[in-house]
Amino acid sequence: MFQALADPTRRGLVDRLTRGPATVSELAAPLPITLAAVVQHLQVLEACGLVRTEKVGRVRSCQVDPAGLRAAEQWLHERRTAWERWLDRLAEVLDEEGTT
Amino acid sequence: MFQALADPTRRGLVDRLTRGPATVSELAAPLPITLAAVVQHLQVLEACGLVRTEKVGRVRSCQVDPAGLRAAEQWLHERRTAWERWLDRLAEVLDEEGTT
DNA sequence: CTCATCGTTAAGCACACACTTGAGTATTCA
DNA sequence: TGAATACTCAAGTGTGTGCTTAACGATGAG
Repeated sequence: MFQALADPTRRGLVDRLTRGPATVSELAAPLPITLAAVVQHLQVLEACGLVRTEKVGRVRSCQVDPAGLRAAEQWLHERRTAWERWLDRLAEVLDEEGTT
Repeated sequence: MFQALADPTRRGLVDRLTRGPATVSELAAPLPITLAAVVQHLQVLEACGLVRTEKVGRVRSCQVDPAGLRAAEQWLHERRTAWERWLDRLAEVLDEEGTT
């Protein structure tokens, strides 16, 4: 999941898709890479639940899956708040020692 | 930054550090890899602002930098909410069409 | 001073990853 | 039906990444 977001091209694709759904060709058009490469990136994004795609006729339309983003967001949030709680506890202990 | 979080070992290090600061040796102890490898991971984490370290004597102590985690968290949050706003606008338009 | 401890650095290796090319499939349109 | 469109798939290539080993530097203990 973070593996998927590690690549700047894939983050760009996610970014583009948050501004509305798009087809594979539309996603590939502004990029300096092959359409095949874009398809591979989309496979990675879909495999880890960041993007959902659906094929209608010969066109595949793609959109963001907010659940995926939320999962990554939550991981970071948990770690960050856990550490901030640790700092708070530390402050408490220091206060006690100061007043003792 | 997401690049740094892409590696499971590095996510493990962050996870460990959220439970309190630790030295390089302490971080390396439970891991099946060399101390040198851990040092390299820490360099990556520090370079992108996820971890802060300080050398006291011959011991280096490491702790999480919450600002780094918050930055990544925010990127995801912005993308997710942007997409959810898009969905809301879509719902509005559909409602209007339905009532027209 | 000597020696163990804790970390640092460099070199090298194996594998993974992003990308391309080229050929192929399925769908739409004239 | 024939041609164009919109992907899809497989194979190959070059670069990056994670890891190890090995040699080294710096600090603290006896």
